[in-house]
Amino acid sequence: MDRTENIERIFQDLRRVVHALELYSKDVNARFGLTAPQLWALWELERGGGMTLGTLARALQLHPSTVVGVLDRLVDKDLASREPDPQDRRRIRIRILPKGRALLKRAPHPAQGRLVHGLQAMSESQVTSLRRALATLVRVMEAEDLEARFFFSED
Amino acid sequence: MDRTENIERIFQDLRRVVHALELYSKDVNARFGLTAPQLWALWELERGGGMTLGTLARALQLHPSTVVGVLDRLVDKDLASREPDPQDRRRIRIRILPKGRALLKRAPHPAQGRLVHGLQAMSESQVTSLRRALATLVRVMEAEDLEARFFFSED
DNA sequence: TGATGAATATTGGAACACAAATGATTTGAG
DNA sequence: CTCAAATCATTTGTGTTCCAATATTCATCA
Repeated sequence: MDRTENIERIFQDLRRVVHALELYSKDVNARFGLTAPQLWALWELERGGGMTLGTLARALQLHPSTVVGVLDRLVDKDLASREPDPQDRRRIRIRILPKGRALLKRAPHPAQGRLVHGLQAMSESQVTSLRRALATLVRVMEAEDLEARFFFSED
Repeated sequence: MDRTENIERIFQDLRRVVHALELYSKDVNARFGLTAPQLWALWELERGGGMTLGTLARALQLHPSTVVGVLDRLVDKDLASREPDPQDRRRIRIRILPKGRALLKRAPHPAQGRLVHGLQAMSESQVTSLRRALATLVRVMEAEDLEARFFFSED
């Protein structure tokens, strides 16, 4: 198999992994009434204690405006709360509520599920080589992203 | 590094790869006026000749209802056309238009771009091991997906 | 002090993605 | 041949994601 073909398949497979993750999110939603991003946000809230929207967004690696919507839905379901921060009134204090904590106990580990099962079915050395290869890939892709942003800002 | 940590990092890295692909889609959009899914669809239309919406959806591995919107935008831009199929009037015939063909010549290879550059910066053996690991992962995840669907349909 | 600038959350707009329901058409079984 | 079932594209509704623009609040420094 030549290099081009390798790349072609990797691309297809990445797409399928993403696709499987999305389908998993739908399954979770059907069983627990909240999607994978919502579940993940809840999990970060449990881990991180009281957070602001900004810190939550950074923890999730999402744009703040995205997290607003996710949080809206968590609050609607009484799984989390939004309170004004008395110290800094630009901020809000986000907290997980008892109902959210209870849900976390019976829900799968956030956003993993099927992926974790997939990885667990692989040999230790395969998992390690996947991790190494992905890490390299991410490093190069993110470096390119910086270059691109620099390039465009120079217009 | 233990297994759990490996899995955790793989998950994070996959997320970052997906994120980089999304940002890449925005870049493409800024430069060529169409997003990565649109570009990819156009590329499939060039490859596949006259297609129906269903075959295009299968080629893109997307839900038909998703492709309706993507195609709408391509037609709006005069890059593709929608015609009724005289043989089977349930179907439509989708074709790439000259303007779409011209755009494909100067646009990057669909949906790849940054990912391809990333992979090209890696050694041959790393690319191969990544491909193998991803293929295994996909196989297991999609097998689980089938099981889940079976499980839910048995309710 | 008082104005300017930075930080924070939010809104609005566009695109993508799915499932479920709909309407039109074709196919197939009796 | 006829009517029920399957197929095909689409619409509707929900959710995720980004960016750009906005309002509010805080911090800095002249």
